[in-house]
Order: sequence, then structure tokens, then C-alpha cells
Amino acid sequence: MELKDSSTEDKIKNAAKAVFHRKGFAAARTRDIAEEAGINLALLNYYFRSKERLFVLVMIETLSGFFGSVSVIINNPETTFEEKIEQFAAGYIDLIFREPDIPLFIMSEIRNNPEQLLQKIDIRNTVFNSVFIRQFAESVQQGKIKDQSFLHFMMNFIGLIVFPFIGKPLLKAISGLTEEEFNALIEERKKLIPVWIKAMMN
Amino acid sequence: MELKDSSTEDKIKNAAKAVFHRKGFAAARTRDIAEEAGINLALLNYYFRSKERLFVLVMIETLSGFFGSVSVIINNPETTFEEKIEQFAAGYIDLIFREPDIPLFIMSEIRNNPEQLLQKIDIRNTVFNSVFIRQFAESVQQGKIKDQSFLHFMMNFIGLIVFPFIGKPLLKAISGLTEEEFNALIEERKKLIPVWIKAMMN
DNA sequence: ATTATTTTTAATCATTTGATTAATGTTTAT
DNA sequence: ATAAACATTAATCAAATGATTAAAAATAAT
Repeated sequence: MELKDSSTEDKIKNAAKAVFHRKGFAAARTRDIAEEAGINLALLNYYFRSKERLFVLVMIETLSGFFGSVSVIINNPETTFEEKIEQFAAGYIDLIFREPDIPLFIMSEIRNNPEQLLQKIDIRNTVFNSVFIRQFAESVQQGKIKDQSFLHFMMNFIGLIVFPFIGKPLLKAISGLTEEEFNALIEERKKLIPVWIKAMMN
Repeated sequence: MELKDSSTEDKIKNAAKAVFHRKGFAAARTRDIAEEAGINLALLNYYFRSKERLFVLVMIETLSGFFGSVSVIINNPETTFEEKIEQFAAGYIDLIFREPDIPLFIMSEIRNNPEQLLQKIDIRNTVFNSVFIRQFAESVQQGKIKDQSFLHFMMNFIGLIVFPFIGKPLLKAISGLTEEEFNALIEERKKLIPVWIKAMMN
């Protein structure tokens, strides 16, 4: 998963990340986490008080790690709108390849507890104060792309990136592809999605 | 949710559907279901033996209801490829509007138990023996759309339809829209998705 | 070296939760 | 009307699970 299994505390946190991501809060048992971490169950409560507090911690790190890496890309003042689209697609697909359980994990857990989890991260401002959204507006104004809802655009863009990971088990069953073949297909999308998105916008 | 709360058995099954769809298998307690159904807890086991058997039953009905309605649209011999795209998008968005928890429910539970659940429904044949895929191939051959992977096409199409529902809590938080405003946005997509999809294919 | 502090462990607790049981009530068949 | 079958309920069970405790081990401070 990540790294740094030096301290017991880190061992537990990393194990918790893995187990929570894979099974979700409700299905994850503290004994699963302890076993994955290779530590005594009591240490989980010793270091983190409760399953719930450990979960919140994991969730905060997961969310900020996941959305934090967006921030860098969409606020780069050096790149054009088109370049950001390309970097965003490729960067995000790589990121999710490394931790493929995260999208479904985030969506599932937010469903179960929208308010509490969402206030932990100001994703709204990240998006709406970004260079990216300003460049989108400029491109519309300059007639480079046709006038359209930024939200539709974002839904489409993120949906194209994320959906194959969320629907992977189902899509593999439909297609009959192996893990490697399916991953290769997703890999292709790093280049294809920007092309499709541009086609949709004109 | 559905209807027919005549018999106790149906009351329990419908309550189970609602609770499982909303919370998933692991987080759903049999007592939640009993309460939602307004019946004594023991009746759940009396009629359905166990939580797990009740869940499998709910899952089978959910999957066949969800994918069954696809079958009708994509195998209609009367409609063209383009018409199927329009009907599929509009029909599916309407369907999910009625039961918005289903996509995330299906994806989550399949992740937890891919083999066992997927063999219960031969989605693969539904798609690959459909009139729809034949018409796709024809359109490619006739040069109406450019040569491309059917699987990418399906991922894109389904992703555009389904993702706004899966990501709804997050997307609402990002956009700051109310429930009604967000639903109105999705409603627009019934017309927009076919346009986008066609743009992507050329 | 000795003491104090921190970490780890095995055992145990209390609650939750899926499931069963035995008694009671209700419907159906004769 | 009576018996048989079915449905419902309250009480209870057993296993799972999050959490705690008290003792032991390891580490740090003096």
C-alpha cells in the first residue's frame, strides 16, 4: 500500500487503510485490522481509542490525499486548459491504479454519512477557486468551446475516469477480459478521455 | 419503494430491499429490516431462514429487474442504433431516479462477492447477443461511426448515465446545489448524453 | 542499577446481532 | 365444532465484535 511501517502506530494505520478501503467501515472488523497489521488487538484501542476514531483518521487522510493531488494539477498556472485535461486524466488514472478501491470506498462511505465526512474537506473551494475553472470560463468566452454547464463537464470528465474502476467487477464479467486485459483497456483511456472530452465540448 | 405489501412475506422482502439498498449487506441489521417491515424479528427467519438467504433473494430480484429492463430496449428490432441510444439513456435515468441507491448498491456488493453474485445473472450474453451490439458493428462497417472498441463505448455510455447517481453526495457538495436542482441537472442529461455520445463516436 | 514510563499481551467484559424456541393466536380443512 | 396446519410473539441463545483490564515485557530516565 503506502510505506513506513516503522512504528506500531503506522502499522495499524496502514492496515486500517487497506482493510477499510477493501471492505468499508461496516464490514471491516477490528480483528481484521489487527491481523493485517500483525499486532495485538488491544493495541488498536491503545493507540486510536476506537474503531470509529481510527476510521475518521483514515478517511481524512484518504480524502485529502485523493483530492489534494487534484489541487496541484488544476491550479498549475503554467499549463493551458487543454493540458490540464490531459494531465488530470492521466494523473488520476495512475493514482487510482495505485489504489483502485478508493473511489468506491469514498462514494460508499459518503453515502452513509454525507454531512460529517464532507465538512472535513473543502472540496468545493478547491474546485471553484481553481485556475482550471477560470480557464474553462475563458475558453467559453473566447468561443474555443461551446457554452455549457461546468458541472456537466466535470461530471462527464470524472465519470469517464472513475467509472471503469467502480464498475470493474461488473465490466470484467460483461467483457470476459482478464485483469491484465482490462487494465490495459483503462490504460488506453489516459489518452482517449481527453480526446473524447474535447469532442463533447464542441 | 415497490408495491404489494399484502402478505407478511412481501412486507419483509420489500423492507429488506429498501434497507439493503440503502445500507448494504454488512451495515444492514435484521432488526432494521424487521422494524421497517413492521413485523416481529422472528418472522424474518421464519420466512427466509437467514439474513444471507434473504439478501441473495433481494440481490437476484434487484439484478434481474435492473438488467432485465435493459434487455427490452437493446433488443428491440424496430428501433435504430441511434434510437436505442436515446431510449437507453432516458429509460435508464428514469429507472435510477425511481431507485437511486441501486447502482452504488450493486457495485459495492459485487466488489465484496464478485463470483457468486455475477453467476446469478448472465449479463454477458444479454449484451453480446443483443441487437444493439450488432447494430454497433454495422454502423462501424458502414462508416457511420468510426472504428472503436465496443467496450470503451459501453463504459463511456453507462458511466455518463450512472456516475452522477453514484457520486451524488460528493457532486452536490462540490456544486452546492439543492436536491431539486441536482435532479434537474440529471434530468437534462437524458437529452444531452445521446448528443455527447454521438460526438465522441465520430 | 534502579525506578518510572511506555508498550505489548492474554484474558475477559459488555453489547450487538443473527437465529431459535416454546407458547399463543389465527386460519384452513374436515 | 374440532383438529390440523400455519402465523405470530416474547423470551432467550450463542456467536461475533468492540472495548477494557491487569499483568508482563520492553524501553527510557535517573
